[in-house]
Amino acid sequence: MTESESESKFLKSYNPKDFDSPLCTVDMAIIAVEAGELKVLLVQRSEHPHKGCWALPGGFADLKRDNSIEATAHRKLAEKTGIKTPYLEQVESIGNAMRDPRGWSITLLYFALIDFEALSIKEGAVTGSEQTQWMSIHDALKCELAFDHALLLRKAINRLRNKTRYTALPISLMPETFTLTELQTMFELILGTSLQKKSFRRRLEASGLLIGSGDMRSTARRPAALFKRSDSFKSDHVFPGLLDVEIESL
Amino acid sequence: MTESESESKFLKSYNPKDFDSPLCTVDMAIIAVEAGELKVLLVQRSEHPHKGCWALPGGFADLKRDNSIEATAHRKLAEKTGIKTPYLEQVESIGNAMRDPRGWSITLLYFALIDFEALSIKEGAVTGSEQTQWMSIHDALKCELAFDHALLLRKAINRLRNKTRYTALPISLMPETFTLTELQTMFELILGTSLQKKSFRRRLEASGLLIGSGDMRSTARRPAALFKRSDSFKSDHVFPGLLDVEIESL
DNA sequence: CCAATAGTGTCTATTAGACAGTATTTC
DNA sequence: GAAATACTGTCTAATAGACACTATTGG
Repeated sequence: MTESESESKFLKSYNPKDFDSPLCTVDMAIIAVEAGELKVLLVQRSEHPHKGCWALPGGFADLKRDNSIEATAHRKLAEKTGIKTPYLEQVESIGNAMRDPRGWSITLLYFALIDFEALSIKEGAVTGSEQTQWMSIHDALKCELAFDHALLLRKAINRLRNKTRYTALPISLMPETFTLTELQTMFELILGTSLQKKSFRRRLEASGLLIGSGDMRSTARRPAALFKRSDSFKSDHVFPGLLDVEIESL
Repeated sequence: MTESESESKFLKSYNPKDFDSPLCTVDMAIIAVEAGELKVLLVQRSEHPHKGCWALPGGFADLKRDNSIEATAHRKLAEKTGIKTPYLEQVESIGNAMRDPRGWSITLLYFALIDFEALSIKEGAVTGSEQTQWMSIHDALKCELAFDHALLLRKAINRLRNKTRYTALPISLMPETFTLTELQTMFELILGTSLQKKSFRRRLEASGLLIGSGDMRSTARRPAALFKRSDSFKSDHVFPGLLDVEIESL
């Protein structure tokens, strides 16, 4: 018997269910800004365990439909928000015997940043019999989420905050066009501090990530130039230096 | 029936094996420096699939013995190297339908940095009937590792290189005491470039991570001061600025 | 003209790069 | 003293912080 015959014979008799395997899920911290607050999308669990509790959206990978875990994450996101091209990043995987009463369980945590205005499914939507809600990060961390989802949410927010110090990531939370002041306000909201206007504008100018749209936002006072993402835009662009900001770790 | 009775009834009738679940493994890129080269610990697979191929050490979590995936990673590391307190960091999780011929599979990738001299199990050890080997990173990336392990190794090395630009991580690869020149050589080995001696010493001095051991290394020429980790040492200390170095992404 | 917001000029502080210069050892 | 390696002095370059200043709008 050749090696390859031996291998295919082995594979034929192999049944993954013969082994103890952890439960394996994908969970998502889907983040947007609405009404001047950082919010996260929560789902009310319609099944045990933790029935009735608010939780991060997520669930088991559908091995028949999803070719990869990113595909699972994209599918979940599209189901909940209708958005197909978000900023999506894997944060971390947490696995242990205690986090789920059904037994040893692993979750792959992703976070997604979306422009709230681009949502096709908004407030209070009911998807597949599950109630969903946008809750402020602050409230969500206090409100006893299901499983260890408070921990997961903290990990996602910490990642967002850290990356906001040296990347252009928050631009993913902005609409098509926006003013520099609006963008700075978004950075400040995430970091929880105020930033120097000059420094902020300098680094964006130097990055070449944005380009003037030609239009102005006319308000009660002096109008501000509107910008949009340039051709070379990448949301994980790394600026040359760090923003010098304390981050309170959640 | 109360909610909690309802939940415990649900849990009693719940069987994880009723659901399709991916195979779930932990894989480790265990890295050390020997003979002036970055090396990775490889294991020759004694079973199908990819029998006979070199692979990153790893395997299924033992749900009975391991309380968490970090525990699994630590256990695997101790089994292969005898080392209990390495630098250990989760890199990423990769999951898809193609990476393992047995079916949909997820791996949680860790990387560990160890001081080669501290190894209790060295060259050519046979652990549990498996042959192991320290191979240079360069060779390992060329030699057709099992599964997608070449990809995993690239991800681990890229992470190590990136972090070497702004953290003190390579110190985890050093013995108890060492000279600054030896440490700089370690950084240069990882980054694949030479560094400015003055800049290098300045940032270490300012960090307070190291403290003179009092001894000197006596060589053929002027002796060099020996340093050791100070009380405030943390291997993931972040320096204030980046080393200005191109990194060729593997 | 005033209030308010948009946007700029410019000085300082910090930190890395460059590289030449000094120090200490063995032979 | 020569060779080699350890270590330092110091100038430049890049980039963020601070903050006052000018510009442009509506009323």
